[in-house]
Amino acid sequence: MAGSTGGDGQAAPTIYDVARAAGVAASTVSRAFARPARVNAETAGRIRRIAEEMGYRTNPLARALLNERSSMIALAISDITNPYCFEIIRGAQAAAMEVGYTMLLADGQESDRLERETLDRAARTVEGIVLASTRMSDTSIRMMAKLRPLIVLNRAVAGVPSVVTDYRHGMREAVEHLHGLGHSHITYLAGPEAAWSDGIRWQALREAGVEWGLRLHRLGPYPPTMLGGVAAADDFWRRSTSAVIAYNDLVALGLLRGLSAAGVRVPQDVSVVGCDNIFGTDLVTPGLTTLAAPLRFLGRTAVQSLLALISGAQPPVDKPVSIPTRLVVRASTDERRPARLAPPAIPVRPPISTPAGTPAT
Amino acid sequence: MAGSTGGDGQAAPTIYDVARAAGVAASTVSRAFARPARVNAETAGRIRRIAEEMGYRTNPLARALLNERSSMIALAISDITNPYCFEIIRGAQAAAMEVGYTMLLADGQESDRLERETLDRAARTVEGIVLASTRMSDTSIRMMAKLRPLIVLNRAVAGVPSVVTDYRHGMREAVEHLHGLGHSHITYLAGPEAAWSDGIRWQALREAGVEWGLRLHRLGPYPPTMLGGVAAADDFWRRSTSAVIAYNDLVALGLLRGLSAAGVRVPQDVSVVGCDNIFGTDLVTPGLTTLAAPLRFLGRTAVQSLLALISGAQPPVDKPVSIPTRLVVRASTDERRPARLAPPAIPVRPPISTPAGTPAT
DNA sequence: CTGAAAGCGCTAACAA
DNA sequence: TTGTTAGCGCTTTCAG
Repeated sequence: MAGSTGGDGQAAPTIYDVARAAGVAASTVSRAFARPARVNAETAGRIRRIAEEMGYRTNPLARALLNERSSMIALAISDITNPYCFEIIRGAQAAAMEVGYTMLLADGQESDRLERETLDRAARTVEGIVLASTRMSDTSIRMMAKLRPLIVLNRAVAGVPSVVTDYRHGMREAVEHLHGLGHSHITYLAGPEAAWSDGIRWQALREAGVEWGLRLHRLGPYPPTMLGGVAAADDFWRRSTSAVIAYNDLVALGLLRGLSAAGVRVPQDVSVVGCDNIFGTDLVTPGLTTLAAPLRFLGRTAVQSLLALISGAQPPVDKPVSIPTRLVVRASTDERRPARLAPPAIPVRPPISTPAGTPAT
Repeated sequence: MAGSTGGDGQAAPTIYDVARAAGVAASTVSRAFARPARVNAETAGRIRRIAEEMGYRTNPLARALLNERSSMIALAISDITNPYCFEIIRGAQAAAMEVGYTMLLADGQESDRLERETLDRAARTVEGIVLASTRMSDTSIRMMAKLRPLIVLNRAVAGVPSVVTDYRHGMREAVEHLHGLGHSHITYLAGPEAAWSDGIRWQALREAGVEWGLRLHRLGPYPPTMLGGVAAADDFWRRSTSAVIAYNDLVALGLLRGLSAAGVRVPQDVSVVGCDNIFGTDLVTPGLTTLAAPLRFLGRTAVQSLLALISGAQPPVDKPVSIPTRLVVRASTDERRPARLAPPAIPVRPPISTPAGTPAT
């Protein structure tokens, strides 16, 4: 048998088919689904039964054409493979599904152009957009926001409602933690300059530094990847402080690898702190102390805000919804050892390998 | 100003607006975009320019209503937070984007019912479906496949075209590797019984065992998560062999953790092999030896097959497209040490802690 | 090469 | 409570 490969069985029944079978008008069928209260209970029941039998499903496209209610939202992500996104996607998806919405995924593949193109195509189809991580400029975002209800995640754009992580408070906690361990100098490994979250983290860090009387250094920017972290290890080598806070966990993970390859021990020689608490941070040895962003909750909150926006709410466009962080302390941070000021005796600095093999403990 | 929060600026221009502005009929505008060859070159140019100026974008919904060509495909995933999925999603998304398709993400959250519901809703909207990891039964899948062009990933369903990983060959390689290290007994930690990939891996493993003269044991099934792996460590304790192959990397990772907590050394006491090569396998210490599935390529291939199917190709429904694996050897496998037969002297087995801050994937 | 008209499946008005 | 009608924005005939 030729295999019923294609998906084209008999045409799907339309609302008219159901109406005919039930001996009512199409609008009645429509009502039976949308506003059962406005239909004779018995009739409604019969219609629903017949529809069920015929395997009728309302065509969302047709509905949307009329209504602008496609029951779809778009989630824009600049790089799907970043573990940072996974939990956000999950949270967003769950929140959307709960209210019968479908999620359309727009991965910009780290390209501003691709991202806008995708979003442009999707914009007409969806009822709203969540920008979860984006390469787009504030201006582009504002234009997008004019087109469709839109929520930005972890970024503040004037005039556009957003949901952000409370890094200010979180960074203070992280610095307090390091201060408590006896560190007096902290190096910050910066992320992409264009990233709003890099700016806010650095700023929060500096404020916290003042508050706790610590000296801050800044290195970078580095790509927000493990490779970026490995490169950072290379630079950090020169002017190392006893504690580092990395732009995000990937960088911190790469840093751990780079330091380990260079024979620097964590936490004995250096304490390392990451950001986000992504998958993998407690897999590595030592486990990474990190400022945990409630990623799933962020995704969920963003979608819920978006849905509110869609149904006409007027969220504050200049006071982002702020979600608290939690400092997850693992083994990568420890008391400052006075001994460390003399760097480990390594005659020739070994080449720092790209993340191929394993970190040699 | 009250903040232009909602996304409702002036209504988007329709094809009629453009037609009027250009002084032609709507059908001409339509043609100017779809079949420029059939329009006077100059007119076509003018129309396109005007359309551009007005910011006209064709409404995909309206087009789809008429055509059934929504330029959307659905990717169904049973659990988005499983790192196994990330690269698949990425590959699929890239392939879709390349040809101007948008991807709709259907996360079933590990529930058969949710998955079908979501898919059911999406089915009408999309041109085709990729089932990347699914809790659905063969029967449900076949029904789905009747409704829409559909490709299954890493699963063989009679009558439905699929793209699978070549575990048969891969497992042979893994066993050969362990055999080469001097292991003579291998324990397989089974995944969910319903999972096609569990069946195929076990079967491939047994065949390879026969071929290389190794004895196989089977433990489980375990949930395909880190927690499952931790639990497996608990059982494995009893009848440990010198080598283990886990259903997937998450289980292997959990196993590493459980063994480490119990004082069993890897690879000195036990060699561990995982499956898939997900993110994190080279983060852990020791690095996990794993049978790498080309996840991104799988996603890409599945989408490409789907697109072919949509355009009327008749792929073989009973011979899945098979993608080769690659054995990634890291530190978790090593020569069998004769000494290990005497288990490490641990008076009281320490409690095996659950992974603390891990996303319970 | 271009225009007019019909209609995809649905729902919101309005009428009965 | 139910039916009738019109039309969402687009494309595809079919005439011109």
